[in-house]
Amino acid sequence: MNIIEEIFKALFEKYGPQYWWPADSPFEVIIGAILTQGTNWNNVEKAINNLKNNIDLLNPERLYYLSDEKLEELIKPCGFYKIKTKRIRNFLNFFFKNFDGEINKMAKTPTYLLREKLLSISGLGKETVDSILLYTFNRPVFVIDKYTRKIFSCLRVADFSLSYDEWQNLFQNLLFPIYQLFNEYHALLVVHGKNRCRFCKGTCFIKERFFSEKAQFCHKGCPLLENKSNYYLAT
DNA sequence: GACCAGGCACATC
DNA sequence: GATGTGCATGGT
Repeated sequence: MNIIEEIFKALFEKYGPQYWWPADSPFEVIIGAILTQGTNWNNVEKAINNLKNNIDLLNPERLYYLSDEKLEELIKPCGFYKIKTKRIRNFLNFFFKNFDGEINKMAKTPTYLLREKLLSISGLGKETVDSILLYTFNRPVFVIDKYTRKIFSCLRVADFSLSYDEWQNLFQNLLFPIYQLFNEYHALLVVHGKNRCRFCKGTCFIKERFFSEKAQFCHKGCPLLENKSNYYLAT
């Protein structure tokens, strides 16, 4: 096992299976992925509940025909609500134009092509698109988020400031491309990341277990090494 | 009251 | 290509 696999094993043993994504339908995953951009999940849940409690608006048709004003009002609790309304609208327009608003039709598109198409929608960046590919369509695409970078740069596995693609290649080159593995791994990183300050202030169990080091940083942003050769996996 | 949260597009250098 | 900024609410 390589270090990336070892760390997965450690996280899984500590936190157990996460059963992600926390949503009742593939469509809800997509809307949730947009709503969670730069936002605490607790706030996203409030917005999602607002949508669900209003004649089940987490339905492609009903959301498509909802006014922007009403959508803004309902998703307000999760912040950035005007720009997120635009982004959801951009996605819905794409979704109905290309796939008649049907997830099953969209699911027939090959991964690479679907990724390109989704990335062409204004407001959907790499993390959002990869979350959709992995958690809506079960494609083995590794999602890179801030937690991933913070945790692995803290562990001195790689430099926080590497590009999205470099981070993604690191994981995709060192893991078997099995969507269940990618699903669980990303979920575990988020769970660990949310607990991270508590763990890393005093001790980080991953760090102690694999690197025989006490974690003396984190909390406010993991200091980075000046010399990249000090990373375990420099890319 | 300060800081942060599962980003992204756009402006500027 | 790197860096800075606006977008906004709610929890700690």
